[in-house]
Parts: sequence; C-alpha cells; structure tokens
Amino acid sequence: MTEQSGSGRITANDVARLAGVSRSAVSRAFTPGAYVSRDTRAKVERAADLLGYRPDMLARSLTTSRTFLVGVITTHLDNPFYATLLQRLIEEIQRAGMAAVTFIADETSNDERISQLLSYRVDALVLTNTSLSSKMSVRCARGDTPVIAINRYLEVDNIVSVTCDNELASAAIGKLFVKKGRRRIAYMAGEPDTSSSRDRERGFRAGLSELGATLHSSAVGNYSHDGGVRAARELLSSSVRPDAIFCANDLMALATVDVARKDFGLDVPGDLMVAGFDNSDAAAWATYRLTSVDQNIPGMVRSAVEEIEAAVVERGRMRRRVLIPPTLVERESTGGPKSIDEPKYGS
Amino acid sequence: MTEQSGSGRITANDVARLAGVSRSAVSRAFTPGAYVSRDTRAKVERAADLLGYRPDMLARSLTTSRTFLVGVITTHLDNPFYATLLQRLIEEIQRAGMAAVTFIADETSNDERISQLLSYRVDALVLTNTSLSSKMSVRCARGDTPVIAINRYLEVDNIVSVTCDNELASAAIGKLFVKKGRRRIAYMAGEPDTSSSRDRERGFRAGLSELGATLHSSAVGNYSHDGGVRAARELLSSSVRPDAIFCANDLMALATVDVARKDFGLDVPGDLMVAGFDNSDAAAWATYRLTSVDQNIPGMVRSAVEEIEAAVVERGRMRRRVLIPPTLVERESTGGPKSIDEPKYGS
DNA sequence: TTGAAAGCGCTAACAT
DNA sequence: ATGTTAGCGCTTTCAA
Repeated sequence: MTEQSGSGRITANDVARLAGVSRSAVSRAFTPGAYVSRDTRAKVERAADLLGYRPDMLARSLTTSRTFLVGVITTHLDNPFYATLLQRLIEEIQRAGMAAVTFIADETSNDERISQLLSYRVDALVLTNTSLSSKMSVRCARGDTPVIAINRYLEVDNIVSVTCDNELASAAIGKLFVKKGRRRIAYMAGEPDTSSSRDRERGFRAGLSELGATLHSSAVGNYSHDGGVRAARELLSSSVRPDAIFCANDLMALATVDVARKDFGLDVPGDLMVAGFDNSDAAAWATYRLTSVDQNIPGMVRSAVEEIEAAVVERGRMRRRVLIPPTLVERESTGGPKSIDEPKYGS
Repeated sequence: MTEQSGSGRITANDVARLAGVSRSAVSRAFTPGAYVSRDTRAKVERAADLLGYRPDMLARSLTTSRTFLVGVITTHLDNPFYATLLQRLIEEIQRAGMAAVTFIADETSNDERISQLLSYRVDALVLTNTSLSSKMSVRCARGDTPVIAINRYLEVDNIVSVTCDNELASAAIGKLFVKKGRRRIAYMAGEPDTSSSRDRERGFRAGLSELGATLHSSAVGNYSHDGGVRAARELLSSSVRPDAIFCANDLMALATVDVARKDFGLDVPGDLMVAGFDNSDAAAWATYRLTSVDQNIPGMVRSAVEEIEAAVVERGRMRRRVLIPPTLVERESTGGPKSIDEPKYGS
C-alpha cells in the first residue's frame, strides 16, 4: 500500500508523479470530454484511487469559471411546505451534479446574502419564497448569474419564475364549494404582499363567480398557524358565519379546523367546509382529512433545475414564467372525494 | 458615476486602478488585521463601493486555505424537527460569517457526498441525523477537516457529538407517568439503530424503575407518522391496553393520539396519556396539546458552531461529546402542567 | 506602509 | 495523445 508522505491535501501533481504522467494528463483524465488514451486514463485513475485524490473544485472553478455551486435563498422552514420544497430542491441540485449553498433569508439582509453568494461565484441563484431587489437583480445580470424564483412571481427582468398554477387550483376550490351547496364562502389570505396569496384570491373569486357565487368575507392569516387561529376566530365570530373557508395554505387551514371544533363546537365539514393549499403531510392525518391542493413540488424543482442548466450553457435570455399544473386532493373536510367519474382539471 | 467598461466580473485590479493603488493594497483593505493606512483604506473602499467589488471567495480560499464554507449533511425534512434544526443551523453558520453547503443524505451515497464536500475544501463538516463511515472519518482527519455530529452520537475518533440529554429527559417522562398514577406504560421507539432512540428508551426505563415501575410493552414506529400509526395500533390492540405511551418523537406521538381517538375511541389523557419528543409546533395545537421534550435547538446549533470555530483555529483534538439540557413541556395530553411549585429538572 | 513577485491547484491553448 | 506554458483572482512573503 503506497502512502502519501506529507499529510494534507493531495494534488494533481502527486497523482501525476505516481502515475508517471504530466499534470495535464491527470486533469484530462478527470475532464469528461477530453483526449486521453485508455491507457493513461487507467494509470491516472489507479494512482488517484490509491492516494484518495479528487480535483480541488475551487482551483478548478478559478479557471473554468464554473463552480457547480447553486446559491439558494429560502425562508424559515416552520412551514412544512417550504421545508419539503427546500429538500427536494437540494436533492434535484445534487442529482444534477451541483451543490447547494443555502441561506435563510433575513428579509433585512437579503441583499447581503445574495452578494455573499455572488462572491462564491455560484453558477445560479434560486430564490424560494423570497424576493429580489432590483439593485441585486442588476448585479446578477451583470455577473451573468441566472436567477430562478420558485413559488413567487417576480416582476424583474432576466429572471424566471416557477410557480404552480395558483389561479387555476384556487378556482377549482371555489367551484367545489359552490357545487357542494355552500353560499357563505370566505377566503383566508396568506401574506398579503405575496404573488401567491394574491393569485389564489383572484382565482378563488373567479371560480366562485363562474358559478354565480360571490365572496362572503375574508381575513388575513399570514400563512402561519397562529395567524390562522386569529383569522379563523375573526371569520367565525361574524354574526353571519361562513359555511366554507378556503385558506391560502394548509397551516392556516389546520388552524381553522382546530378553532372551528374547539372554540366554536362546529362540525367539519357539516357546519363548515375547509380547504387548504400545499397538501402537506398533516392534511392527510386522520384528525383533519383536509382537502388541499398539491403543488407538485417535484415538478417545480425539476423545472427550476432544468432552467439552471439551460441558463448555464446558453448564457442567453431566459423564459419569464413557468406554470406547473397542480392537483386537487379532495378529502373529508369538504365532504369527501367527488364521484369517481367526474373529471379532474389539469393534466 | 464612473462605470466599468468590460461588463463581467470586477477584480481587485479594477479597484486598484480606480483607487490609484496596488492590488496588494486592495487585498489588505479587505483583510481584517492588515497594515493599511487610514487613507488608502478609504480610497479603496470608495472605489470598491463604486464598482460593486467584493473579493472573490474562491480565489481567496485558494491562497488562505480557508473557504468559510461549512458542509452540512442532513436527512429528509419531512420531520419538522429536522427542518427546524437545519434552519437554525444554517442561520447560526451564516451569523458566524460562513456559508452552508447542504446535502440531503442518500444513505447509500453518503460517502460520495462527503467526498464532494471535501473537494470544495469546506472548513468543517456538520452531520445532522446522519452517520459517518470510518473510511470517510479518516479522510476528514487527514484533510484536517473537523466533523461535528448533531443529534447523533457517533463512536468515531476526532468527532464531536452534540446531542440533547436524551436519557435525562426521557427519565423525566417516565417518572411523570408514574406520578400521574399510570402503571401500564409503553414505549414507542424511533429508528432502532439510532443513538437517540436507544438513549431515550434507556432513560425512560431508568425513570420508571426509579419509581418502582416497569415497562409494559413497546413497539417500533421508525420516527415517522405512518410508522407511528402502525405502532399505535399494535400497542392499543393488546388485550391489556397500555394507559400511557411515550413516543420517541412528536410525529409518532401525534399519530398515536389520532389512532387512540379515531380508531379506538379513547380519551386522551383520560384513557391514555401520550408524550412525545421534540416539542414541534403541532404539539402545541389545540387538537393535541401534547406533552413533549424541548431539545433546545438554538443551544444545540450554537454549541455546534462554537465547536467549528474552535476547531478551525485550533486544528487540534476536539471534545468528544456535548450534552445540551432539554426542557420538559407539560400539556394536556398527560393531564396538564403539574402544580406550579413542583421543581423542574435541568437548568 | 506600500509595491513587486511568487504561487495556491487547476485548466486550456499551444506545441509537439 | 501528451507535455509545456500561461494564467484564473487572490494573498503573502520580501524588498523598498
């Protein structure tokens, strides 16, 4: 067993010496589409294995200006949807042979984080549930760093937004309520200044009016459980109580079910139908059996990473918006699945 | 407004030219403890601001052999505890001026991920809910890369494990059940081959026997909700049903409450007391009000990052194990908080 | 205190 | 197909 003398980093030189070839031969052996003879490649690989050598990505990046690093900025992960989204995104990035440098957005220090990521020369930037200041947008553009936004539609140039079709799915929920005979239909908004919350409200209203119904009341729950508790109390305290509530995410919908049962003694779905958004794990739990919208996270992250790969090679302009078709998942909180022969929307 | 001619990356040379100083002056202006006159520093800073310059971390790392990159390997984030842990860990890493390169462990490709991180010359490696093969352990040691394990105690050299005091907290739960008058007390294990699940069982048994009680039955729920459902059905189907179950995490405990109520029509805590571990958000929800153990995630990640910083400067041997004191959070699932004057354990 | 020069580990253009 | 040479952008001795 040949050993390395100076403990510490093993370099291409060490491998070259051991294999009896030049440094460039070693480099070529580790470069996918390079001219190396079967023979030298074998020698290099054996030597590399022996020494436990692996090219230094930093040094490599310095010459290739490809780091295989993707910067990811996300929010707090208390919301399980964000957690799952981040997990799948990271997995997809690593499946594509890259690595994710992840930051949690401070909201206040968002620009600083992006600047930091840029100093690592990330090949691309992915923003999940986060915005981009126009200042940073131009810095990314100048550095030729493609930016992909997931789950937020950003009105900024040179950025591709990947979201599910919030309007379509929300309209489907609205129509579901009406078909189930509900008439006092309420909406619980997420964070009011996000595109997702606005799109969901717009779609929901459209779905209602398509069947001749109209919104009875609404409140803001800020996408959090606590906010959902407050908003649910507000809605249900009304003198004319709603008989159906569409919450802009599951966290608020679960809170709404809790409040309806515990604080108001209501039966779900008898007295009150509730629907959410995200199809989180808890939506399927026996206690809730919550109707919800599956955003197709795998589809979203796949699109996002495809956009990254395209942008990295093309270096050109990018598509502005990608819409992922969601799926409505009906459970007992809206009276259970509809009859089997009724067609689902979406593909 | 002076602008940069060649769009693309701005280098120290550009700044030097604009500021009328040398490259090294620029470098020194960006190096905390370096000899630069107030005057040149000011000139450099102004020029850098104007150009939007920021030192290239990759190039810098190549000479300093400090990347300010921390490799993080974690598991699936379906478990909200892992999600919160990861979030806080990343936040703590970025507060320390470093960046986290995050991978989701494939279990099968764990070694490959670590090797990949090593090729980025990460300053340290953090494993959360993950193991380390002895092969990789020696590669880390050879490269002088410190390894910190969170939430797993690993029997490997040169590694520091940060966990909460699982045994202490679990013993407290055991004693709580006995004090509340329960005698048919069961344990629901997590993944059987993890140190956390084993330590919790050991502590729980110890707590019981300390008050003269003994374990009635046990099952394995693998730390998942589905697993918890199955294990709860198993335990509650017994001819002599348990009247208290300690689940090794909240996900399983919530599942147990659901099963007890929905499938067996039991009252919690009347017919069955349930306690969990992690003090996840859902444990506080009105439907569950679950007694649980708060592992003090902020304390865990703070210790972990302190260990990183210490290891990076010292390059010496490290402490083997850090125990974080947890807190018992009593809620209605075990009959509500005890009287106010009864002392809590831990600090 | 500052600038000039060397080099971190690698890849790529050029010769062979 | 292989080796030689010249950098990638930075820090850091070494002189001045």
